Formats: sequence, C-alpha cells, structure tokens
Amino acid sequence: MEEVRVRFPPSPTGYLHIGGARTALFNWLFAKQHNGKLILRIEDTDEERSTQASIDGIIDGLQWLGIDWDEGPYFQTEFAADHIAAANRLLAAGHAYKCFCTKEELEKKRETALAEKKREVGYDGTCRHLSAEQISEKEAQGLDAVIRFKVPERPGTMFYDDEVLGRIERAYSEIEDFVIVRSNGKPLYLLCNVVDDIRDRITHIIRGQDHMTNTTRQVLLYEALGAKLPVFAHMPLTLDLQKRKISKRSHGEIVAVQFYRDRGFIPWALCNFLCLLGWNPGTDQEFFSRDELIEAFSLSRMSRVNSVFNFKPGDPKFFTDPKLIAVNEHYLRTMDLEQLGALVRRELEAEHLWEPAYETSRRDWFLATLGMIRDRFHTLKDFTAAGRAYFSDSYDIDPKPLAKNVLKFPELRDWLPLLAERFAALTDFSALESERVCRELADELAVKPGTLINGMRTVLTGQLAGPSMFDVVVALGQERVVARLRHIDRLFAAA
RNA sequence: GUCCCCAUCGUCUAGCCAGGUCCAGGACACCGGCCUUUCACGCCGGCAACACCGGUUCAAAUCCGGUUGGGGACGCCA
Repeated sequence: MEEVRVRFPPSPTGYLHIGGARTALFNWLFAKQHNGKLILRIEDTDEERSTQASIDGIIDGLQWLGIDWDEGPYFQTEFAADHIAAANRLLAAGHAYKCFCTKEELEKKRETALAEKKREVGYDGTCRHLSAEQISEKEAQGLDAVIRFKVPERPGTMFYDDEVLGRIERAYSEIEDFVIVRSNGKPLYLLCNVVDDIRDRITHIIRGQDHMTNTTRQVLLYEALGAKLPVFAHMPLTLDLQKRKISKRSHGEIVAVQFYRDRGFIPWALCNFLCLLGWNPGTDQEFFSRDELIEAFSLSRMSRVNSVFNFKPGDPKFFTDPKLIAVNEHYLRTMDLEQLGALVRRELEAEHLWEPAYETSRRDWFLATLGMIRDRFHTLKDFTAAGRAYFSDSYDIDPKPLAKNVLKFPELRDWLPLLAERFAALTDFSALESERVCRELADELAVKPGTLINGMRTVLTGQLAGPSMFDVVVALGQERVVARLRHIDRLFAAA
C-alpha cells in the first residue's frame, strides 16, 4: 500500500496561531495513525512578509506542542527552479499563456465593473487569445508579462471528492484564468504549492475550508501537470465569538500558541482541546492520551461546521476559552506526578526557586507537595504564584485574607507566636499532633479553632484558601512553620 | 454582487447518511445541594437547543425544496 504522506505548510508571516496548530495537529494525527510521514514545509515565497522570527516561532510552537515531523523543514524558496520549470512546461504545452495586462489596467477594469454592474469580475481573458505574433511584438516592446493558467474551455463542472465534505463541484466557466508566475518571474503560491506537493509525494491534503477555492484551481493544475490527485480534506474553520476568522492580526496574542506556553498551559492539554474543535470521536470521551487520540482520529468524523473559539477580551474568566482552561485543569490534577514535576521544575527554574534536592533527597517531598496543591490550580504558573510559599520564604500575602483572617483579629499578634512555641516544642511534628496542639490552644484561649487555623493559613501560605491546614503544616516543615508564625509583627505593622 | 461551504443548548458537540427507541444525550460555563474549620477537588441535581416555511411519510432533528442567517473565496498574498 502506498505510504501516507501529509504536510504542514505554514507561511512564516506571523507566529503559529491556534488555527494553524490545529491544522498541524490533524495532519500529525493522520500521519501517525497510518504510519505515514508528516512533512514540514515553510512556504516563504512572499519575500516581503516572511521573517526569520516567524520561522523560529512556528518551529518552537510545534516542538512545544509535541508535534514532530518526519521530513523538513523544507523551504519553498529553495525549489524555485522546480516551480519555474513547471510553469515553462505548462506554457509549452498550451496550458498557460503570457498576459501583458498591467496591474493598473486590471484594477481599473475591476473598479468599473464594480461601479457599473455592482459586482466583482475575474480576469476577462484579454491576453488569452493573443497570436504568436502579437506576443513577440509585445515582448519586443519590453512589456512585462505574468503567466496565467489557461482554464480549460469545457462545458459543465469540474469536481473532486472531499474526505469531509463529499463531492465538490464547480463550473469551469466560474474559474478565471489565474496567475501562476509574477511579472518579475517569481512563481505564486497556487503553482508552488502543487509542484511541491507533487515532488514531496503528498497523498492527503488536510487544510482549512478557506482553501476550497484554491483547491478547485489546483485540481486543474494537477491535471495539466499530469500528476495524480491527492485526497483533499477541508476542515471547518475556527471563528471568534463574532464569527470572524481568528487571526493574529485582529485577535492578538490570545490566538498565538506562544501565549499558552507563557501562561502555563500543558502542551497536550492544548492539543486535546484543539482536536475537539471540529472533530469528535463519536463517543463521550473527551480526554485522550496521545496514543488514544492517534487511534481514535478519523477524517470521516470531522465536522463540516465552523466552530467558535469562546473568549471575551477583557473578561478575566474568559481570557481564553473556558473549556480549554477546564481541560488544562483536568490534566494538571490527573497527570502523572513525575511528568507534572518536570513541567513545574521549569517554572521554578524560571523563578530561581528550583533546588537540585527536589530531584534527589527531597524528591518524594516535592512530588507529594505538588500532588497536594495542584487541585486548586489552573495553570503551571500557579505553582510559583499561589503556591510560592511552598518553595520560598519570600512570598506575598494576599491582602484580602490578610484583612479577613488576620488583621480583623488583633489578638492573633500574640496567639500565633504562642502557637509557634507549641509547635516548636513538638517532637512528632505530624498532621495529627499539630492539629491537637492547635485545638488545645484554641480551647485554652476560648476562641474558635477556625480563627487560629484561618489566620495560620494566611500567614503560612499567603492565601485565602488551600489544602487541609495540617497537611500544609507538615509539607512546610516544622522549622518554616515556626519561623513564619513567630514573625508576624511586620504584618500588623504594615497595616 | 458571484461562486462554494454550513445551520442542534451561551460555547464545544452526539444523534442525521440506513426516519420511529429523541417532549433530543454528553462536556464546558452558569445556578443549587452534599462534603469541608477555608477554598478547591469530588459527588448529586438544575437551567438551556433541533433557524424558519413548505413538501414526502402512519411517523421528520433526521429525507426533499425554498427562505433566512452565518462563514469562506473572489490578489502579480500564502
């Protein structure tokens, strides 16, 4: 059986965005499932807009997501000779012709058509029937020419069978003669893309529905070049809440893959979320391991309906799609602790809070602590923010619980140091013992244990809420707990 | 405007191709409850949709037609 070969061909004119990442993901899944190959091809023929920063961003983004490729990255500009050769072949075979109409002339025609008939028009075919004589005459005048593809003059419609949409038909008469080579001799996307796909022996082209009109034209190109047609699969698009196509340009960082890395998302959580946008397994399963997803994936279960990426700029709760946050939370609290540990390590390192002992003598403590605090977290960033007090003595006290749990009870200024001494005296610093001592003291002072406990939590962790207090106390360790409870004057002094 | 694609809860979607088991199922979000010295997690429950009109049929979310609505494309961009 023929080897499955798919490709991801981004144009390096901006960072990798989630729509592109989803396209890459689907191609990757398809390749993996069929033991095929994924080819990464950078389509950099737009010299004015292509940048090295974009190339790096795209590659970084794919690597972070865990989407690996088998060949490439190839750069389209390196194959310029192939593209030109193909154009010349089409010209020689009568499948294309030189067109001397200038941009200005065409622009003018478009404007007039729009004004008079209130409609857009395609190319009118002015140069399509130029005689050899006329052509050499114009060339002798030194006129610039583009090369246009000569759409076959046939009645009826052309068609291709789309793996997700079914048969797509379009009347030949609706397809205008499109440009394949610029007047400066540089071939255009429509041609380059096909030539590269033929050379790379691409068997399946999985891309967005926004390419559908390109596909109809490219199918004609395959035919003219005498190449076998690959299978096409057009995926639904991802839109914003206003139903506009999402783009880096109009939506900013929120659609950039980079944003999710910087905000502490787990790469696979993003993949898992993205694959559910426009595809579903036909069961209620929503969380997939890498291997499960590779096995479950299929083009036939791809949706034909565009999906909305649900976020509301300015709303902290909806800073990105809440479902994406939920998926991330799911992985955060269910994933293997060692794997989580590796991700958290990077966060700690970035904040200079990482200690090598977390990998050796304190490894068990480290993983157990992560297991204890992760239930309340949303992203990896929380480990160094809300969870900072577990890894550092330098942490902020949230003003809200400070007022509510500490400052509201001035007596705590004496009580907590008192508790510190009781803790210091313990030889068995366990959850059970520390709780006993704490309740004992509350009893003696005739206050509710909650007053002591909540004050303690705020002082020890800086947070309003957290895991069971006496588990926290054990995780923090006797020394830290005692020290933090002893020195609370500064909290009251500041207030 | 022309061509192409699409139409189920606020969002992601199942069901549609092979009509009845669907007064439409799951998830997120939201609301309520349980649990809890806190807050989460977890568990239980609730709110909430077949765009509209017509046709076919004993029977339509499902098939057909139309309307409306949405999206995409219409570059010497990719």
